[in-house]
Amino acid sequence: MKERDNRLQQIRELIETSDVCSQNELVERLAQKGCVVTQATLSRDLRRLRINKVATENGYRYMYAGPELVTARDDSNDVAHHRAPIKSIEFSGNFVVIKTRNGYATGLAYDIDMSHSPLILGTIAGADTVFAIMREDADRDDVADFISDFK
Amino acid sequence: MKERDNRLQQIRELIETSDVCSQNELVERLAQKGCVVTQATLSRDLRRLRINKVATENGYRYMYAGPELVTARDDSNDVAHHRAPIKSIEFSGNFVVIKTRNGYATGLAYDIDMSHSPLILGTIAGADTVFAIMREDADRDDVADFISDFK
DNA sequence: CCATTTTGTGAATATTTTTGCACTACAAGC
DNA sequence: GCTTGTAGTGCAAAAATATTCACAAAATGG
Repeated sequence: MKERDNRLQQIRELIETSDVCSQNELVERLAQKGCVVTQATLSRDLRRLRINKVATENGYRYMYAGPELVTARDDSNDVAHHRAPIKSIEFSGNFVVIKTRNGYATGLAYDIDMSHSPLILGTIAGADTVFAIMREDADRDDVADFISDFK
Repeated sequence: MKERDNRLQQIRELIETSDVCSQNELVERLAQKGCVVTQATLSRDLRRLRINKVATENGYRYMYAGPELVTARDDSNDVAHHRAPIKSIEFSGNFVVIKTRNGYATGLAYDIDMSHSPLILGTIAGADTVFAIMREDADRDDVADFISDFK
């Protein structure tokens, strides 16, 4: 439905550009922008968008916060032992599928991203798997070597 | 105080090892472990620990989630107004790899999904990267233009 | 088309979370 | 020893949020 899509977009913008502290507040702001909606619907919208109320220094605030972000944080917790996180590297089409020890995928994906290698266009990580997309002209052996370096 | 430090530790463990959906539930679990506390105090403890209730696939769950996760790296800190979330758009095979500012990938992916464009079959998002699969007969320039519109 | 299912919504309500207030325990300074 | 100040807490109430129910609009499938 056009109506709701528009509303969700408005919500995203409001969340990004200002500190919203409660759903009622958001209801009012949306109304000012022409989106009339009840708090009940807003609750559902926010759930859809994975926008949650989170604690900050001084109060509460609505922002994106979801499982995938938390995984990233958990990683940084226990980097105690230096066991290699990479378990396997396999290819399929222009995809690289990297299996890691549980919890390390997000961290590895981040490291790969930060290397800005010309071989890799981007990554997405779960708890123990990284999907990386290779550049079309990249060589698999080169990529495998490159990724293996992240011990 | 010794008492509270111990309790906070118990809370962390419970949060990490099991799905806790409400503060009352947590009160009960803590009681089982010997920590007797009211829900009110728990609310304060969770705030202190930056543990929030976040939306997941099927329901809600308590977990670490906070500003530091989203603003962890580079820029998203001092965003004042309307900076475009999209950083780059690249192609490989039938994939589009879209890099965004940290935290915005999920929202963008959602917006792309909701547009129901005939050009895009589906998306998957991490924290700062969206993978979108193009229809086999879609033109790259068309797709690039289409995605660029999501400012 | 029509019947059926799915989806989006508001109103009211249930549930959950936060907070104001009062009280206690403990600490520091006199 | 007193006073004063500061945390930590429970209780109760307020505030905020999620969900149930009912219904309408839209999609789906004959």
